[in-house]
Amino acid sequence: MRLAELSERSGVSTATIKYYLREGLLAPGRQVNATTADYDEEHLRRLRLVRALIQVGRLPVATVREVLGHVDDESLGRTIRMGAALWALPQIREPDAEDAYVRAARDEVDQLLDTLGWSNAKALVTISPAYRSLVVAVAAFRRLGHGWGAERMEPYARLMHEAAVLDLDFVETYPTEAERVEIAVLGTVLGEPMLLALRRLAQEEESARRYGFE
Amino acid sequence: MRLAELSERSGVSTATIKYYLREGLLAPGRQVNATTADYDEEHLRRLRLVRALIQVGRLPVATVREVLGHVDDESLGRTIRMGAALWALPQIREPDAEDAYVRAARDEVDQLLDTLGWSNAKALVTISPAYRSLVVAVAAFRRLGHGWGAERMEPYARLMHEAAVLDLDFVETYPTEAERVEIAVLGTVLGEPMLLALRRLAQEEESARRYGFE
DNA sequence: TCTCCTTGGGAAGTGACACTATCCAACCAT
DNA sequence: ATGGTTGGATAGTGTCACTTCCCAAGGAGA
Repeated sequence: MRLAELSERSGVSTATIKYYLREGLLAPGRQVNATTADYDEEHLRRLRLVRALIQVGRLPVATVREVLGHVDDESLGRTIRMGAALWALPQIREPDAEDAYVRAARDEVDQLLDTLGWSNAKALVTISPAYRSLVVAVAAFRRLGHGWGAERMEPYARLMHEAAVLDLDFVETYPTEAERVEIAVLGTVLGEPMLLALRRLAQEEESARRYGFE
Repeated sequence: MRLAELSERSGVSTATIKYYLREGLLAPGRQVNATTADYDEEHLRRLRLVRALIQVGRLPVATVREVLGHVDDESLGRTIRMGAALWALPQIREPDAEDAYVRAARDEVDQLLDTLGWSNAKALVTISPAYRSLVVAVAAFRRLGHGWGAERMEPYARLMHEAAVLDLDFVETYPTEAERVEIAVLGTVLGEPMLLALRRLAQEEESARRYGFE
């Protein structure tokens, strides 16, 4: 199909598709002649994935390029490939300086991991972006002087572990490694707004149960 | 304290504080004379809250202004005040058009709410931003052709309901309404990156348990 | 008193980002 | 042959969160 048809079937303007092509988010089509390029179903699929990551997942274009690079990299082993793709996803920005709150938060999070028995996660402490994000979040709570420390996070951590088990069970239903990496990225990126929306809906439900609509 | 001291104690530059004052995120200090204004501990507290919402919670400045307006509005009743503050928080953008995927997703979500027995949430369906966010997320999954529909969300929804119960239990530990609204906003905004970081850590932990570090 | 530094305030500029409008030459249908 | 369409490149747009610059008014030391 030509660019115009790709645009029509995906709902993305031709100008934006051209922009994605330039940015390397989409492989160029097969060049038929100087003014015609041919795109196939795989291009359409990839374009929809890019759109979902950018619009629903709010990923910056540069991040999408990096993530897709890992997803496509067949030279990597299973764990490395998935880890690279997931670790490229955006997290909270690093703390500006190593202030007292951040150091204290790090200790709290370490203790939480011990309590939970997450020994594998502890081994990744120095490199995992998720660990650093958690430290930043705990430090932010502490800075505001509220009692929202790591000790209160333990039940939440157990809930999220249950979620992670569901995530991985689903990923395992896909046969090939490429599909698994892609679905893991999708599940993480699109699953996040879904989880947060479910949480807010659940808050509204529970709040109405306790206090009615007064 | 003067602007310079407020800046030093909060770690926010004077230029940025002046910007927040202009934007109405921070009440002006008590004007001592033409070149001096006096700020108190409450200003410092509010400034730290604004910073946390913007930097950790990634809220746009305009949204922070709106949310704080609701937090401060003593004329509203309990439920309305908290609802207004939480509903002002950013969600996924609205779908451009009412395409087939969105309509199908709406049906799926409605059915999910029935299955869960969330009758109160169903009553809010027409106005709750969380409901619309959920519909957008489901539609995005369906558009990509993966089997991630609402039926697979039920266990996640139950987990998030448990989280919501924890949230509300904690909010109830605060005595005044103003504090409760503020902690609800904080718990929602700062709790989201925390939950997501915990989920990713849990995924890493579970993945290492299943497959090791190969 | 006279200088010199600091202060609060406002206007304008910056840099990042995701597009989007405009051109242009090559093609294709009539 | 001719008028509209295509792909490709370049430059511009709008938004946003700051940040820089400038000014006049204080205040403090000589």
